[in-house]
Amino acid sequence: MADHAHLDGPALTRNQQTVLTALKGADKPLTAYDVLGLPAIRKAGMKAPLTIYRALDKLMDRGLVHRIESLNAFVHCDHGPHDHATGFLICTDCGRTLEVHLESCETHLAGRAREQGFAVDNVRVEMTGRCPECAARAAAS
Amino acid sequence: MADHAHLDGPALTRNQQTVLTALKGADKPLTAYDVLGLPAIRKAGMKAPLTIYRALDKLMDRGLVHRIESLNAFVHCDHGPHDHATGFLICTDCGRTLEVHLESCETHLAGRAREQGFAVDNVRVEMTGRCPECAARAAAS
DNA sequence: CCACAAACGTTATTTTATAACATTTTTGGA
DNA sequence: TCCAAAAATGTTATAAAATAACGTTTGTGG
Ligand SMILES: [Zn+2]
Ligand SMILES: [Zn+2]
Ligand SMILES: [Zn+2]
Ligand SMILES: [Zn+2]
Repeated sequence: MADHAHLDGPALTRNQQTVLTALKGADKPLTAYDVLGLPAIRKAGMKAPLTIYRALDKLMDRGLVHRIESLNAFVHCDHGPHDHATGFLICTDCGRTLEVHLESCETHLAGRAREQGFAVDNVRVEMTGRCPECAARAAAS
Repeated sequence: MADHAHLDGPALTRNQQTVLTALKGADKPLTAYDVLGLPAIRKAGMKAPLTIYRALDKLMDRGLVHRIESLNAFVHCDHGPHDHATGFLICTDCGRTLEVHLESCETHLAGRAREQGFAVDNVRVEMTGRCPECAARAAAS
Protein backbone atom coordinates (compact mmCIF):
# COMPACT_ATOMS: atom_id res chain seq x y z
CA MET A 1 0.00 0.00 0.00
CA ALA A 2 1.36 3.39 -0.96
CA ASP A 3 2.34 5.73 1.79
CA HIS A 4 -0.55 8.09 1.82
CA ALA A 5 0.19 8.88 5.42
CA HIS A 6 -1.09 12.21 6.53
CA LEU A 7 0.56 15.32 5.31
CA ASP A 8 3.15 16.13 7.96
CA GLY A 9 5.73 14.02 9.70
CA PRO A 10 6.09 10.30 10.11
CA ALA A 11 3.24 7.87 10.49
CA LEU A 12 1.46 7.71 13.80
CA THR A 13 2.84 5.18 16.24
CA ARG A 14 0.69 2.37 17.46
CA ASN A 15 -0.03 4.13 20.76
CA GLN A 16 -0.88 7.37 19.04
CA GLN A 17 -3.17 5.60 16.59
CA THR A 18 -4.87 3.71 19.39
CA VAL A 19 -5.57 6.87 21.36
CA LEU A 20 -6.75 8.77 18.30
CA THR A 21 -9.14 5.98 17.42
CA ALA A 22 -10.46 6.00 20.95
CA LEU A 23 -11.18 9.72 20.79
CA LYS A 24 -12.83 9.38 17.40
CA GLY A 25 -15.07 6.69 18.80
CA ALA A 26 -16.18 8.79 21.75
CA ASP A 27 -19.16 11.09 21.47
CA LYS A 28 -17.68 13.63 23.83
CA PRO A 29 -14.31 14.81 25.12
CA LEU A 30 -12.45 12.30 27.26
CA THR A 31 -9.98 12.94 30.04
CA ALA A 32 -6.65 11.15 29.88
CA TYR A 33 -7.93 8.83 32.59
CA ASP A 34 -11.15 8.19 30.70
CA VAL A 35 -9.00 7.10 27.78
CA LEU A 36 -6.85 4.97 30.03
CA GLY A 37 -9.94 3.15 31.25
CA LEU A 38 -11.20 2.11 27.82
CA PRO A 39 -11.06 -1.61 27.01
CA ALA A 40 -9.47 -0.95 23.63
CA ILE A 41 -6.66 0.91 25.36
CA ARG A 42 -6.03 -1.82 27.89
CA LYS A 43 -6.09 -4.40 25.12
CA ALA A 44 -3.39 -2.42 23.36
CA GLY A 45 -1.27 -2.81 26.49
CA MET A 46 -1.36 0.82 27.59
CA LYS A 47 -1.46 0.90 31.38
CA ALA A 48 0.03 4.14 32.68
CA PRO A 49 -1.30 7.70 32.55
CA LEU A 50 1.98 8.88 31.08
CA THR A 51 1.52 6.62 28.10
CA ILE A 52 -1.75 8.35 27.34
CA TYR A 53 -0.39 11.84 27.92
CA ARG A 54 2.53 11.21 25.62
CA ALA A 55 0.30 10.06 22.82
CA LEU A 56 -2.05 12.99 23.37
CA ASP A 57 0.83 15.46 23.26
CA LYS A 58 1.98 14.21 19.89
CA LEU A 59 -1.53 14.18 18.52
CA MET A 60 -2.02 17.75 19.66
CA ASP A 61 1.29 18.79 18.09
CA ARG A 62 -0.12 17.57 14.81
CA GLY A 63 -3.47 19.25 15.30
CA LEU A 64 -5.32 15.95 15.26
CA VAL A 65 -6.55 16.41 18.80
CA HIS A 66 -7.59 19.46 20.81
CA ARG A 67 -7.60 20.01 24.50
CA ILE A 68 -10.67 21.51 26.15
CA GLU A 69 -9.16 23.50 28.99
CA SER A 70 -12.26 23.94 31.04
CA LEU A 71 -12.90 20.19 31.05
CA ASN A 72 -9.32 18.90 31.28
CA ALA A 73 -10.38 16.72 28.40
CA PHE A 74 -9.39 15.90 24.86
CA VAL A 75 -11.36 15.62 21.67
CA HIS A 76 -10.35 14.65 18.17
CA CYS A 77 -10.40 17.40 15.56
CA ASP A 78 -13.31 16.86 13.26
CA HIS A 79 -12.18 19.44 10.76
CA GLY A 80 -9.23 18.92 8.51
CA PRO A 81 -5.89 20.33 9.58
CA HIS A 82 -6.31 24.02 10.31
CA ASP A 83 -3.99 26.70 11.54
CA HIS A 84 -6.60 29.31 12.35
CA ALA A 85 -8.28 29.37 15.72
CA THR A 86 -11.31 27.32 16.58
CA GLY A 87 -13.78 27.53 19.38
CA PHE A 88 -15.65 24.88 21.26
CA LEU A 89 -19.29 24.84 22.16
CA ILE A 90 -19.70 22.76 25.29
CA CYS A 91 -23.11 21.47 26.33
CA THR A 92 -23.49 21.64 30.09
CA ASP A 93 -26.29 19.06 29.95
CA CYS A 94 -24.83 16.21 27.93
CA GLY A 95 -21.15 17.10 27.85
CA ARG A 96 -20.84 16.92 24.10
CA THR A 97 -18.89 19.54 22.25
CA LEU A 98 -18.93 21.10 18.83
CA GLU A 99 -15.91 22.63 17.15
CA VAL A 100 -16.49 25.85 15.25
CA HIS A 101 -14.03 27.73 13.08
CA LEU A 102 -13.24 31.30 13.98
CA GLU A 103 -11.32 32.70 11.02
CA SER A 104 -13.10 36.02 11.10
CA CYS A 105 -13.38 36.42 14.82
CA GLU A 106 -9.77 35.49 15.34
CA THR A 107 -8.72 38.60 13.46
CA HIS A 108 -10.93 40.68 15.67
CA LEU A 109 -9.66 39.10 18.87
CA ALA A 110 -6.03 39.36 17.89
CA GLY A 111 -6.73 42.97 16.99
CA ARG A 112 -8.01 43.69 20.46
CA ALA A 113 -4.81 42.18 21.77
CA ARG A 114 -2.64 44.24 19.45
CA GLU A 115 -4.32 47.41 20.72
CA GLN A 116 -2.72 46.48 24.03
CA GLY A 117 0.67 45.90 22.48
CA PHE A 118 0.24 42.20 22.86
CA ALA A 119 1.52 39.83 20.17
CA VAL A 120 -0.82 36.87 20.13
CA ASP A 121 0.24 33.46 18.95
CA ASN A 122 -2.66 31.35 20.14
CA VAL A 123 -6.36 31.97 20.65
CA ARG A 124 -8.66 29.67 22.59
CA VAL A 125 -12.39 30.06 22.87
CA GLU A 126 -14.70 27.90 24.91
CA MET A 127 -18.42 28.56 25.19
CA THR A 128 -20.79 26.71 27.46
CA GLY A 129 -24.51 26.40 26.91
CA ARG A 130 -27.08 23.93 25.67
CA CYS A 131 -26.82 21.92 22.52
CA PRO A 132 -29.88 21.72 20.23
CA GLU A 133 -30.81 18.21 21.40
CA CYS A 134 -30.67 19.09 25.07
CA ALA A 135 -32.51 22.36 24.54
CA ALA A 136 -35.30 20.44 22.77
CA ARG A 137 -35.46 17.83 25.49
CA ALA A 138 -35.63 20.55 28.15
CA ALA A 139 -38.39 22.37 26.28
CA ALA A 140 -40.45 19.16 26.02
CA SER A 141 -40.47 18.55 29.75
CA MET B 1 -18.27 53.85 58.89
CA ALA B 2 -21.35 53.57 56.71
CA ASP B 3 -22.04 50.37 54.89
CA HIS B 4 -20.89 51.20 51.41
CA ALA B 5 -20.25 47.54 50.82
CA HIS B 6 -20.18 46.56 47.21
CA LEU B 7 -23.35 46.46 45.26
CA ASP B 8 -24.55 42.87 45.52
CA GLY B 9 -24.98 40.57 48.45
CA PRO B 10 -23.58 40.62 51.92
CA ALA B 11 -20.14 41.89 52.84
CA LEU B 12 -17.19 39.69 52.11
CA THR B 13 -16.19 37.39 54.91
CA ARG B 14 -12.77 37.63 56.42
CA ASN B 15 -11.45 34.67 54.42
CA GLN B 16 -12.86 36.04 51.21
CA GLN B 17 -11.41 39.47 51.87
CA THR B 18 -8.03 38.00 52.69
CA VAL B 19 -7.89 35.98 49.49
CA LEU B 20 -9.10 38.87 47.37
CA THR B 21 -6.44 41.13 48.84
CA ALA B 22 -3.81 38.50 48.10
CA LEU B 23 -4.85 38.32 44.46
CA LYS B 24 -4.91 42.09 44.17
CA GLY B 25 -1.39 42.21 45.51
CA ALA B 26 -0.08 39.67 43.02
CA ASP B 27 1.22 40.76 39.65
CA LYS B 28 0.04 37.61 37.95
CA PRO B 29 -2.55 34.88 38.35
CA LEU B 30 -2.04 32.61 41.35
CA THR B 31 -3.03 29.00 41.80
CA ALA B 32 -5.01 28.09 44.89
CA TYR B 33 -1.84 26.58 46.31
CA ASP B 34 0.14 29.70 45.50
CA VAL B 35 -2.40 31.63 47.53
CA LEU B 36 -2.23 29.08 50.32
CA GLY B 37 1.52 29.58 50.53
CA LEU B 38 1.40 33.33 51.03
CA PRO B 39 2.47 34.65 54.46
CA ALA B 40 -0.57 36.89 54.68
CA ILE B 41 -2.80 33.87 54.21
CA ARG B 42 -1.06 31.82 56.85
CA LYS B 43 -1.19 34.75 59.22
CA ALA B 44 -4.93 34.89 58.72
CA GLY B 45 -5.09 31.29 59.90
CA MET B 46 -5.99 29.70 56.58
CA LYS B 47 -4.26 26.34 56.36
CA ALA B 48 -6.20 24.02 54.08
CA PRO B 49 -6.66 24.08 50.30
CA LEU B 50 -10.39 23.83 50.73
CA THR B 51 -10.43 27.07 52.64
CA ILE B 52 -8.88 28.81 49.66
CA TYR B 53 -11.11 27.12 47.10
CA ARG B 54 -14.21 28.08 49.03
CA ALA B 55 -13.22 31.70 49.18
CA LEU B 56 -12.32 31.68 45.48
CA ASP B 57 -15.67 30.16 44.56
CA LYS B 58 -17.57 32.92 46.31
CA LEU B 59 -15.37 35.61 44.83
CA MET B 60 -15.96 34.18 41.38
CA ASP B 61 -19.70 34.04 41.98
CA ARG B 62 -19.55 37.77 42.55
CA GLY B 63 -17.36 38.43 39.56
CA LEU B 64 -14.54 39.78 41.69
CA VAL B 65 -12.18 37.05 40.60
CA HIS B 66 -11.74 35.17 37.34
CA ARG B 67 -10.30 31.76 36.71
CA ILE B 68 -7.76 31.33 33.92
CA GLU B 69 -8.54 27.83 32.72
CA SER B 70 -5.33 27.21 30.88
CA LEU B 71 -3.28 28.08 33.96
CA ASN B 72 -5.49 26.62 36.68
CA ALA B 73 -5.01 29.99 38.27
CA PHE B 74 -7.03 32.89 39.58
CA VAL B 75 -6.78 36.60 39.07
CA HIS B 76 -8.73 39.49 40.51
CA CYS B 77 -10.99 41.38 38.12
CA ASP B 78 -9.48 44.74 37.39
CA HIS B 79 -12.58 46.05 35.69
CA GLY B 80 -15.69 46.93 37.58
CA PRO B 81 -18.45 44.35 37.74
CA HIS B 82 -19.34 43.28 34.23
CA ASP B 83 -21.73 40.77 32.79
CA HIS B 84 -20.39 40.70 29.28
CA ALA B 85 -17.57 38.34 28.35
CA THR B 86 -13.95 39.17 28.81
CA GLY B 87 -10.82 37.64 27.43
CA PHE B 88 -7.39 37.18 28.89
CA LEU B 89 -4.08 37.89 27.27
CA ILE B 90 -1.51 35.61 28.83
CA CYS B 91 2.19 36.32 28.42
CA THR B 92 4.09 33.09 27.96
CA ASP B 93 7.33 34.78 29.02
CA CYS B 94 6.45 36.47 32.31
CA GLY B 95 3.13 34.86 33.14
CA ARG B 96 1.30 38.14 33.59
CA THR B 97 -2.17 38.54 32.18
CA LEU B 98 -4.30 41.37 30.90
CA GLU B 99 -8.08 41.36 30.93
CA VAL B 100 -9.82 42.74 27.87
CA HIS B 101 -13.50 43.36 27.37
CA LEU B 102 -15.21 41.64 24.48
CA GLU B 103 -18.62 43.26 24.20
CA SER B 104 -18.58 43.33 20.43
CA CYS B 105 -16.87 40.06 19.82
CA GLU B 106 -19.11 38.26 22.24
CA THR B 107 -22.07 38.97 20.01
CA HIS B 108 -20.21 37.56 17.07
CA LEU B 109 -19.12 34.46 18.94
CA ALA B 110 -22.55 33.78 20.36
CA GLY B 111 -23.90 34.28 16.86
CA ARG B 112 -21.63 31.58 15.51
CA ALA B 113 -22.96 29.33 18.22
CA ARG B 114 -26.56 30.15 17.43
CA GLU B 115 -25.98 29.18 13.81
CA GLN B 116 -25.38 25.70 15.21
CA GLY B 117 -28.53 25.77 17.30
CA PHE B 118 -26.47 26.26 20.42
CA ALA B 119 -27.71 28.54 23.21
CA VAL B 120 -24.64 30.05 24.81
CA ASP B 121 -24.60 31.24 28.37
CA ASN B 122 -20.90 31.74 28.92
CA VAL B 123 -17.99 32.71 26.69
CA ARG B 124 -14.35 32.33 27.67
CA VAL B 125 -11.42 33.55 25.64
CA GLU B 126 -7.77 33.04 26.48
CA MET B 127 -4.99 34.20 24.22
CA THR B 128 -1.32 33.47 24.71
CA GLY B 129 1.53 35.54 23.37
CA ARG B 130 4.01 38.13 24.47
CA CYS B 131 3.24 41.18 26.51
CA PRO B 132 4.72 44.54 25.42
CA GLU B 133 7.44 44.47 28.09
CA CYS B 134 8.60 40.97 27.22
CA ALA B 135 8.46 41.66 23.51
CA ALA B 136 10.67 44.73 24.04
CA ARG B 137 13.10 42.81 26.19
CA ALA B 138 13.29 40.04 23.59
CA ALA B 139 13.89 42.56 20.80
CA ALA B 140 16.72 44.18 22.76
CA SER B 141 18.67 40.96 23.16
C1' DC C 1 26.45 -2.84 11.67
C1' DC C 2 26.51 1.28 14.38
C1' DA C 3 25.14 5.70 16.41
C1' DC C 4 21.60 8.62 17.36
C1' DA C 5 16.99 10.12 18.30
C1' DA C 6 12.31 9.15 19.25
C1' DA C 7 9.10 6.53 21.52
C1' DC C 8 7.99 3.57 25.26
C1' DG C 9 7.58 1.14 30.05
C1' DT C 10 7.62 1.59 34.88
C1' DT C 11 7.50 3.59 39.30
C1' DA C 12 7.05 7.32 42.10
C1' DT C 13 5.69 11.89 42.96
C1' DT C 14 3.67 16.42 42.33
C1' DT C 15 -0.12 19.40 41.51
C1' DT C 16 -4.94 20.50 41.53
C1' DA C 17 -9.46 19.81 43.42
C1' DT C 18 -13.22 17.75 46.13
C1' DA C 19 -15.75 14.56 49.69
C1' DA C 20 -17.41 13.96 54.20
C1' DC C 21 -18.60 15.51 58.54
C1' DA C 22 -18.44 18.22 62.67
C1' DT C 23 -18.50 23.07 64.44
C1' DT C 24 -19.13 27.99 64.38
C1' DT C 25 -21.06 32.21 62.76
C1' DT C 26 -24.56 34.88 60.67
C1' DT C 27 -29.07 36.09 59.71
C1' DG C 28 -33.92 36.62 59.68
C1' DG C 29 -38.04 36.10 61.83
C1' DA C 30 -41.29 34.57 66.11
C1' DT D 1 -34.49 38.48 72.90
C1' DC D 2 -34.39 33.94 71.46
C1' DC D 3 -34.39 30.39 68.21
C1' DA D 4 -34.01 27.92 63.89
C1' DA D 5 -32.22 27.78 59.34
C1' DA D 6 -28.59 28.99 56.36
C1' DA D 7 -23.99 30.10 55.39
C1' DA D 8 -19.33 29.78 56.33
C1' DT D 9 -15.53 27.47 58.43
C1' DG D 10 -12.20 23.79 60.28
C1' DT D 11 -10.27 19.34 59.69
C1' DT D 12 -9.00 15.07 57.74
C1' DA D 13 -8.89 12.23 54.05
C1' DT D 14 -9.17 11.28 49.28
C1' DA D 15 -9.79 11.83 44.34
C1' DA D 16 -8.34 13.54 39.87
C1' DA D 17 -4.96 15.33 36.70
C1' DA D 18 -0.27 15.74 35.30
C1' DT D 19 4.71 15.16 35.40
C1' DA D 20 9.59 13.58 36.97
C1' DA D 21 13.17 10.34 36.65
C1' DC D 22 15.40 6.62 34.67
C1' DG D 23 16.22 2.78 32.03
C1' DT D 24 14.88 0.07 27.71
C1' DT D 25 13.26 -0.58 23.13
C1' DT D 26 12.49 0.74 18.50
C1' DG D 27 13.15 2.99 14.42
C1' DT D 28 16.15 5.53 11.09
C1' DG D 29 20.10 7.29 8.56
C1' DG D 30 24.84 6.54 7.41
ZN1 LIG E 1 -9.77 21.29 14.93
ZN1 LIG F 1 -26.42 18.52 25.12
ZN1 LIG G 1 -13.36 41.03 34.96
ZN1 LIG H 1 5.51 39.29 29.64
